[in-house]
Amino acid sequence: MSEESAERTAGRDFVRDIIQADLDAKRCAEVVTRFPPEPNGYLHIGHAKSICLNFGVAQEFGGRCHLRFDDTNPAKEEQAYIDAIQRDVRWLGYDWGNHLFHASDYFEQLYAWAERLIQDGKAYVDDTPLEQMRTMRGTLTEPGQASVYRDRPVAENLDLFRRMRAGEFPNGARVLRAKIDLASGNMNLRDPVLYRILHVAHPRTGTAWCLYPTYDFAHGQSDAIERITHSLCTLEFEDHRPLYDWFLDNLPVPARPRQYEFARLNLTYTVLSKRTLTELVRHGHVSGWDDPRMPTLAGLRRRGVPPEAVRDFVRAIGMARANSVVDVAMFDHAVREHLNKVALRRMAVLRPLKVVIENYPEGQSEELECVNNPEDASAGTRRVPFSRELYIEHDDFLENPPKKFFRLAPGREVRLRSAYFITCREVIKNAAGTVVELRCTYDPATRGGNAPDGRKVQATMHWVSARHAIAAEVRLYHPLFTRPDPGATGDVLSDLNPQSVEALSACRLEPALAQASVGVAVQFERLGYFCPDPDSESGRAVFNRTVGLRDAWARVQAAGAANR
RNA sequence: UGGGGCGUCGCCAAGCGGUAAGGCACCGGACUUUGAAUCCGGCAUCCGGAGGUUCGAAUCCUCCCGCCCCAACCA
Repeated sequence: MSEESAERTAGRDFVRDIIQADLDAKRCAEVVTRFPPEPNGYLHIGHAKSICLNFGVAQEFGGRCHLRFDDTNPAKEEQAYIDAIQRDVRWLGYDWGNHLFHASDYFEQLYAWAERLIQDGKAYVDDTPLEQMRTMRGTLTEPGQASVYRDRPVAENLDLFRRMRAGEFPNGARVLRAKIDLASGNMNLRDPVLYRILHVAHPRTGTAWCLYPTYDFAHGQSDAIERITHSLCTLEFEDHRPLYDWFLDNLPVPARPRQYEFARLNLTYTVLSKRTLTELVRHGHVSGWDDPRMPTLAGLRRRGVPPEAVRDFVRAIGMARANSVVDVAMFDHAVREHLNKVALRRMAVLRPLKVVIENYPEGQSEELECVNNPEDASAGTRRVPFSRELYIEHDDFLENPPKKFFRLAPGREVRLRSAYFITCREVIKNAAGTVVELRCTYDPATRGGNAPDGRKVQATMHWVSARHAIAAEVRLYHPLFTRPDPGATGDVLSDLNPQSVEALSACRLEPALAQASVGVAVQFERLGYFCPDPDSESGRAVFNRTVGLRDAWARVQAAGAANR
């Protein structure tokens, strides 16, 4: 493939192809999309796919994207969610300008259109009880039955509908239905409900209404009012498209939007059902919507995932119509790829093992220059204190090292990153036989990490000066679920991972980490990316692991264990 | 058994009649003051299956198989 054609297909998908064709054929003069969340929960990584699509496409084609709250069911919606959603969309990097709308902005117009349908004989008030209406709708293979109210005179329908609005009837007493086709193979066309009575206050319209339009009756017309050209939604709404079109065909709407569907995102080891996520929060299985283990944008943000990585990920998974489950490793890859380029390097010891440098003068210390980011020279350097007593990672020492272990062991010499070569001279254990301290010697000639005589070491390890280190708790996160397909064989909650968070409380960090900003990930060299959590207090830092570094040694060990 | 969709490498995903892109994962190897990053190499004679049309098919036709969605006064 030529470079030019590779360029042309890059970032292309069926949605963009459709839009390009519409533009070329002059079916529309500009591109207007919308992201239409229902404010009944927090946005998650699956929504990010839709947000990036809608806002991304608008940007690419020089159009605009509206943020519209689909707030037609006040029983489930809250102002707190409206606020959180706006915060999260902005965090992801998108701006709706002054195009912030709500389906509730159109309640009066929608109501007028409903009366219009009644007047045209295309809608009727039905008094059939909920249960009965359900059975009368028929089944997938049998047609529905007509309600006895289906042929109510227009005047009676109008009168009843107006009295419904006036609040004369209790919840559920009556609904307004479209008169379409009770025998349709598409259940959505079997006289769908347009309005239901709900004596519930609405976050925006308060008590102005006691009947509310359904999603179907609100969505397409809202699109038309806003002159949306391409209404992009997920596959499960495909069956609703004929109804979407029916309303636009039967109402004097100002524009003719078109709906297109794409496959929603699924991720291994992850649940993206709002119902389940809400349950996790309500029942305290996580600390909140922004728990770093949650796939919500708020959770990812708290974990230290940068918005660029989320956007990169969405670009990488593509846009298609086939149901699929993306390997969460792809997401981790996008996070590492971005953080590798921008994150500052720091040293932190998670499981400290004390090291005393016997030939380093007591009471002395010095500062060593360390590179902040080898991938970015402009990030500069910093000075890190070194002294007689240090901490190294407990995992970096083995008294009886196996063949492929390159790190510290009795008698072995390794490099302390940006500092000196040290050699392990003695191992000190406690009564239980646990290694609690190493006595080492250093070679003063290797300052900075290079031996003048050219001798090599097999490992370079991170370290921290005991006297200068700051104490911290570091939280390591593991998948919230134990199965790649949570809930596949029963209750989702039974697949919850009881060890999804591992808090290490005795961690020691290099002093520069005191300046780290909440939510901004830095790399703890050789370990992964971490960022300060809002739980941090002065004197007690708390860091979250955003994602670990790839770990070839861990894989060698795993392979060894598997062969045994 | 009704209606609507979808099936290309372990996972995503290009491809639109001219002889299977790319990414992730995985496996080698180089390099390395992060066992990271980077770099090089490997990884679908085959596109759910079977027929057919054609000089030529993943792409067109037929039949079959499998998976997903729909029977809320949710979205």
